[in-house]
Amino acid sequence: MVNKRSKNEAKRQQILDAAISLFTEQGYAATSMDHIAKNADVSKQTVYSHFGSKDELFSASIEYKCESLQILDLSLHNLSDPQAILFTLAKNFTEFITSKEACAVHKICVFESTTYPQVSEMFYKAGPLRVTNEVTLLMEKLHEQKILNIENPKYAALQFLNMMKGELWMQTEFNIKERISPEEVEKFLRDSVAFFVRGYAIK
Amino acid sequence: MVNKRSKNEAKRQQILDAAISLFTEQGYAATSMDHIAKNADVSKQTVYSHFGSKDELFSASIEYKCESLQILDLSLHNLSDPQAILFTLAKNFTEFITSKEACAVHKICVFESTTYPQVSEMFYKAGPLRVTNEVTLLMEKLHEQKILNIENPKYAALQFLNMMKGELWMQTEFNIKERISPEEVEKFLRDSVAFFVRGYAIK
DNA sequence: AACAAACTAGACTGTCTAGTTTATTTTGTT
DNA sequence: AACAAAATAAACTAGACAGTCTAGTTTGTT
Repeated sequence: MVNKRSKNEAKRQQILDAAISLFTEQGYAATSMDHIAKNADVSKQTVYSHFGSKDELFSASIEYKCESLQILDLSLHNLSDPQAILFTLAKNFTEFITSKEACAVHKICVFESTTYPQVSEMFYKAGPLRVTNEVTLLMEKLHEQKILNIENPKYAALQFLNMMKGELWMQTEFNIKERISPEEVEKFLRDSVAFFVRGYAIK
Repeated sequence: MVNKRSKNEAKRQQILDAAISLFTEQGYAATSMDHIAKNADVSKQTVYSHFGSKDELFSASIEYKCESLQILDLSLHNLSDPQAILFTLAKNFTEFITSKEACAVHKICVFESTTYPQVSEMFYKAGPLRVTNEVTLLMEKLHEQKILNIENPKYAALQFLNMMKGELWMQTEFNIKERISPEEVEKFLRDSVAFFVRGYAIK
C-alpha cells in the first residue's frame, strides 16, 4: 500500500484567503501568483500543488468567497406589518450590497464575465438570483395571506430589490466620494417601502 | 517665426477609437499600447506623441466615449397618457443600458473605480446621474400637471429607473447565456409601469 | 526506521509589457 | 526650396509574469 500524506488544509485556506483578497482588490490580471504566495506565507510551488493554475485558483477563490457571503437571512416573523418587515429587508439588503466585501466580489465577477462566464454565473446564482428567489417567496406569502395583492411575486421581488438600490448603490459602485447620508438613505428606503405597499395594496 | 505643423487630428481619432474599443473589450491591464497602435494603424510613437502615457490615453478614451453616448433624449410629448410615455421611456432605457457599448463602458468604469476614481466619476455624471436628473424633471412635470401625485420627484425617478432594470440587466451584466425573452421583458416593463402609476396615482 | 509526499527557496525560461531611443521619411508652412 | 515638426519603424531597456525545475527539508504514515 502506498504511503499517503494529505495536503495541509490550513495552507489551502491561507492561499484562498490571500487570493480572494488580492483578486478582488486588484483584479485578475494585476494579481501575480508570486504575490499570492507571498501574502499566503507559502511557497509558490505549494500554490501550484494545491491549485494547478492561476485560472483554477481564481475560480476556486471566488467560489470560496461566495459560500462565505451567504448571509441575508429572511427569517419571516409575523407578516402582519408589511411596512416593518419590508423596511427591515430593505435596510439589510442595501447594507449588504454596499458592503466592501460584497461590492468587491460583484465588481470582479462582472468584469471577468466575458473571460470567465462560469465564475460570473456562479456568483449570479449564489448572489442575486438566490436573494431574488427568497424575496419572491416572501411576496408569495404576503399575497396568500392577503396582506398585499401581488399577482406576480417574482416581478414584485425584482421591482422591490432593484428599487431599493437607489442612489447609494450607484455611488458605491462608482466609488463616488460624496455619498448621500445614512439619514437620506433611510428616508429613501422608507419612502420606497411606502410606495411599494401602496402599489400592491389590497383592493 | 517658428515653423508650425499641427498634429493629425484624424490619427488622434483613430487612436481614440482603437483605444476605447480595446479597453472596453479587454480591460485596462490586458490592453497593450502596441496593440492599440497596431489597431489604430499608427506607429507606437505617434500614440505617445498624442497621449503621454497609457493612463492618459485611458482617461481620454473614456471621456471621448462618454460624449458619444449622450443618447437618451426625452422629448416630452404630451403627458396626458403617463402609461404610454413611461413605457416608452422604460423601453428606451433598458435597451440602452443593455447595449453592448454602454455595458462595456459601464463595466470598465466600475472596475477601475478604485484606480481611476476621476474616470469613474466622469462616467457617473455623464451617464446615470444625467439620466436620473432628466427623469426627475419628467416626474416634476407629471406632478405639476396633476397627472400623477409625486411628492418627491427624485425618489420617483430613482425608483422608476432602477426598477426597470429588472432581471435582464443583471443577466447582461453577468453575461448569463440564457436570458429572458424580449416578450418577457416587455411584460415585466408593462407590469412595472402599471405598478408605478398605481403607486403614484392621484388621490 | 524507512518511505513518500508535502513543502520550501530560489533560480530559470520564455514571453510580454510600458516606455525610450534612434535613424529615416513625410508633410505642412514659410 | 528650406525648414521643422510629425510620423514611422524597429531596436532597445528594464522589469514583470506564469509556470517549471531543482535540490534540499519537513512531516505524517506504515
